[in-house]
Amino acid sequence: MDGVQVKKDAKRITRRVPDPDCQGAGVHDPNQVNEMSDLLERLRGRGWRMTSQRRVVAEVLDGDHVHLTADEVHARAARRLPEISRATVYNTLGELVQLGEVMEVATDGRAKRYDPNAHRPHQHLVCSGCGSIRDVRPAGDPLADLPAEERFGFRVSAVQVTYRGLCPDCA
Amino acid sequence: MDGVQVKKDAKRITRRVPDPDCQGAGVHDPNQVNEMSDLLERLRGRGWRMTSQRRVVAEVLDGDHVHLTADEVHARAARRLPEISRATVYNTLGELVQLGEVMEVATDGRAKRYDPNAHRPHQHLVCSGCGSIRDVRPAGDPLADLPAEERFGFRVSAVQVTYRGLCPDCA
DNA sequence: TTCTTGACTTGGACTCCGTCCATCGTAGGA
DNA sequence: TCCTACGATGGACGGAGTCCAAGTCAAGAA
Repeated sequence: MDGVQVKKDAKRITRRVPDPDCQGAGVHDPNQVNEMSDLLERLRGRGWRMTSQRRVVAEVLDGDHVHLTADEVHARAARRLPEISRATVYNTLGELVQLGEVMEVATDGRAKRYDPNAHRPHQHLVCSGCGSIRDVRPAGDPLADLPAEERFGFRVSAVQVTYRGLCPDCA
Repeated sequence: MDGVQVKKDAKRITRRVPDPDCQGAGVHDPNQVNEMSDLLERLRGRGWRMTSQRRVVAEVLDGDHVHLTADEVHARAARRLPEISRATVYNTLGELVQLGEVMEVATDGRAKRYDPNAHRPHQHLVCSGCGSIRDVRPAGDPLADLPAEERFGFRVSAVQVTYRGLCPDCA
């Protein structure tokens, strides 16, 4: 039973370690730093208790055109905060989605992806080959394209458009 | 080890039993019967070996505005062919999708849904409350809404539009 | 009608994704 | 500094889907 105690002792490492390949998360870009602190400020303003885990998850997600799965977020977060748990990542992602700071993207693959670009309306372009995702902004308003007689009494509030094709690398 | 033999003996029941509540699958509608035999003919024409399992899966899916999960397809198929396995249902659905006879619909829920209305281009309207799905036909062509400069070199071949809202019952 | 054979079916093991829960730790206010 | 409610943890759990070896059968040939 001593093993259990050892495990418990090892459990609460909340000191952050430097991320070995922290690229693309955007924290080195001065604009991104501002956006990042904006996000953290907004979260704090909404009564979020600012723990190291939540900060790391928010930082991992922050950046342009990043569409990570929950597992990828967990892996990246764990580079900086090795003891962070999967459950915490799922909880935090769920909260960020509820707060409207992050969008859930259901592509055809099995895992949902999380898109931090939630404040600008946009749609997605998915490569059928490699699964990569780009944010795109189609002309026109797809919601307006649905005439009343095609709504069947539904109160329609949102529309999600996913374009599919092959990216330049896969084509 | 006798149990194993008994199980094996019971395994190959391929005689169909009447479906206790076979409504909505459309086989009682004369037009549907025609569509159904059309579908079976097409499949046979494509070299499909016509097994009772495949026939039952195709029949279950056939019908207007039916959007079942794989498990629901399995449950309905099992009413007529009690020994049909989950793996066979998944295989058959996958083949029907590959042949273009059925569309996969990824809603927000975890399970994919299967839409036999694959020959007429349409989009989907999903109720955020109960998860029900309707086929709809928006005006305009959403593919044409994506300008070249927003395609990032992708060879775009398809677009999937999902409208979300509350159905009359949930609103 | 019988035989042959390769495509199909089966059940169970397995993986992946996500949720739940009891327990423990700690951020932030008093 | 102390308290405590909120948050983190890991492990169990469940749903969805895939894989595989072994057994079965549809359909063509004789």
